[in-house]
Amino acid sequence: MNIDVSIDAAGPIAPEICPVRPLLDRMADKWSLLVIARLAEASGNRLRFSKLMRAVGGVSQRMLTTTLRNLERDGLVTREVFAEVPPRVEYELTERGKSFLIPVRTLIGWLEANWPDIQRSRELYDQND
Amino acid sequence: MNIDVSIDAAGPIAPEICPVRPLLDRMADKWSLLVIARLAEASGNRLRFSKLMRAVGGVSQRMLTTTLRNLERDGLVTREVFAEVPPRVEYELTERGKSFLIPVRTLIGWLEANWPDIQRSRELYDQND
DNA sequence: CCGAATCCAACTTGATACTG
DNA sequence: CAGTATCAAGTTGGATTCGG
Repeated sequence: MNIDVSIDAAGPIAPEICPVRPLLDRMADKWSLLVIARLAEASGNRLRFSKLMRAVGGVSQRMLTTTLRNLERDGLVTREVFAEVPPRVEYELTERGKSFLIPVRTLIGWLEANWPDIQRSRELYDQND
Repeated sequence: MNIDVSIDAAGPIAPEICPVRPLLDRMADKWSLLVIARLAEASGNRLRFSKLMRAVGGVSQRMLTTTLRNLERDGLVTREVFAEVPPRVEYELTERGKSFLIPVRTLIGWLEANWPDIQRSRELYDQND
């Protein structure tokens, strides 16, 4: 997604909305949030690849790797490789990654409070037209 | 996205994460958040289609329509059609839609605080390997 | 065990043209 | 003005295979 909302000639963009897209791009993919959640639960906020994969459940190797690379790139997790046989790689939530959980939980709180109503709205909307 | 995280045989799913996906599916699309932001700014949290389209900027008729339908379905906006010539349709943020802005702003706050660091992390990551 | 590479299906979005 | 219809293009995610 490369929408440059900051140079919109048709009108000013809400400053507080504009920079949110990059974050959404990170959160919105299929696995990032689940991965962060799993790491947050783990002791030491740390899991090796295979454990993490089973903890997340349903994720392919490809997508887990991709997701972790992106999270690492953003400084939300660290990646540590151990020179062993068989190889072992551990991922750990950084402080930034942990602090990210706070706003996420706020959002989740809103969802939990509103999700039943939203579902009702959807049913109503779908059955009417 | 139809991942049923609640029946993961490999382990329990964090209850606070599980129901968040439907919300992400709404937030994560390209325009929903911008549309909500534009309506929140407008007087009476209300705009007609054409005004909204120019306010958002860069959105096609097709996507704006789709986005608004989805938001309406979730009870975040209302749609009012006026029997006039030329036709006029106005969209207004509901109370639910307005309350949604609160957690979103929390998230945005985190991003604003962390975005510079994240960008630095990315640059570092990209230039190394 | 971890993950890179390849191929492919599905979904999302955009451009364009047309209508009440 | 406010859509709808159709088609093209880009992006994402899953399956599979292979390598260190």
